[in-house]
Amino acid sequence: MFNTPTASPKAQLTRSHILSTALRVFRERGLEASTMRELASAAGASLGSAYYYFPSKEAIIQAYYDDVQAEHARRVAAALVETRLDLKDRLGAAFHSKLDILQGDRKLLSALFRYSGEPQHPLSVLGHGTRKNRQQSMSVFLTAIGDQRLPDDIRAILPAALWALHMGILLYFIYDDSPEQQRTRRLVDGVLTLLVRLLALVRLSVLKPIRGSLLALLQDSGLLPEPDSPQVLLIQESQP
Amino acid sequence: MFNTPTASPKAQLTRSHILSTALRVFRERGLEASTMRELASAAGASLGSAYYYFPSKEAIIQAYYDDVQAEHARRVAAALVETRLDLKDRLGAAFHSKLDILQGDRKLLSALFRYSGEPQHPLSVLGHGTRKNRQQSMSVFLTAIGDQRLPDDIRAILPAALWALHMGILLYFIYDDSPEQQRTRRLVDGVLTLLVRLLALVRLSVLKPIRGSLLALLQDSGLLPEPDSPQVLLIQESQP
DNA sequence: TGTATAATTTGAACATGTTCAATACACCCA
DNA sequence: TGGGTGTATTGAACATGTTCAAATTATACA
Repeated sequence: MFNTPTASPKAQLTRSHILSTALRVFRERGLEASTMRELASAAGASLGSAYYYFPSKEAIIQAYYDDVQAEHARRVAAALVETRLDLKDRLGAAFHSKLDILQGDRKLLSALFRYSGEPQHPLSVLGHGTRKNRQQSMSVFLTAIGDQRLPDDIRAILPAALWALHMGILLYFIYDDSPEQQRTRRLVDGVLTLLVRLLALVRLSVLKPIRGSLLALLQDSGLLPEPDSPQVLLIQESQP
Repeated sequence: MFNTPTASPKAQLTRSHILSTALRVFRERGLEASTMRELASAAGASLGSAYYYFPSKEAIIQAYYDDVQAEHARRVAAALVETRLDLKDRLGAAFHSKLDILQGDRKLLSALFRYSGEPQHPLSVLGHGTRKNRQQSMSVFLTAIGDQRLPDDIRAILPAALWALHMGILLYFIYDDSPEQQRTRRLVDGVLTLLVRLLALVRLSVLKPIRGSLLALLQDSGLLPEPDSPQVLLIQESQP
């Protein structure tokens, strides 16, 4: 809204100032404990002004998450300039860099899941309003997959599967009270090791028919984004 | 609180009257649109009285979900008296009966996912406060598995895996706008067909080592309930 | 420069979930 | 029957997210 190039530089500045102080307050006091009035006055703005730049309190957190995503894309791209990495390391870079970014902000993360059960809500992680985010996130994973030699059906499934896996990992991360969330790190490594082994096995002829059925099932269910065009995510309309 | 046998019969009655009228209002007007004041007066009670029986608005929905769970257990038990059903049919009964119960109430379902990202919240689907619910739900799936011949590691994983799958299906169900959510029904059938085929293949020697790693990983991550004793769910404390 | 139009800022007002102290009621027992 | 104890009920008061009409400030253009 005000982070687009069309907005005045001043407005962009105000917006980002409100955003950054809000994040500081959130980190200090927690999400619930920080009131919109506090956020506004901490930024030296009025309540109404805060609402001029952000349609809701949750929207502030969503804006934070947009930034996280951009930073994630940057970091993964940076990690992938090293071309000698194998698939596991590339995926590891994708997962771990996300966790690195979010490390101190697990509280902020909780808000992301709040509307996951509400299809109509603009901030639902699975809804229309966040489609762009999912696409971007999947394209990061696609980048990590790179030109790895993989069967076509696996290739079709993998980005969405990795995105779903990554959401699950984030949930685990939120609930992980081990020191510095080392447990989540180990889980990521374990899952990826397993995944890579599975991808090697998946070429076996005994597994071929299952693979086919799986792809068909996911496609029929609309759980895969469309092949090339702007990816549509999660439950697509039934065919007319 | 007041549905325990220790509460006076009158209190239990009042509580269940408030609950049932609240559900009617929720169904008519939606969750957000129904205010606590409306719910109370629709039940002929005062606002304070509603709060005497339910600690929060969400708690009313949670109470509904408790009832759903009890009904689910009943229906699955009833379906399983027919002993000639194979695994797929038994699991199908478990999944479909759940959907049958929830068919008209997808709006109510959304609330269940609202706190999934908040470990401390009593109503988090993944948190401490709902552990009992998860245990019950898993034991329903365990019942459906029955004495099916299965490797031990698979047996250890399956209830939790089915619970997780079922949560995913519920999400799909909420987002499914096909007529009468037929799409979700097809997804269930497809997934179960695939699962049963996979369970047959899993005995192959090529897959054995992967199976072992998977079990170890899930155990290390605390994602499996403990073997027999009162099941602890999702991320358990790290070992001392 | 002066004015019109748009962008931004403001805080009062509102809606609603929740709390709580005060009150009424019911039941038990001497 | 009367009184006492715990149960149940009440609605006013509160906190906070959100809305909005009005006021202010910036920008564009003649």
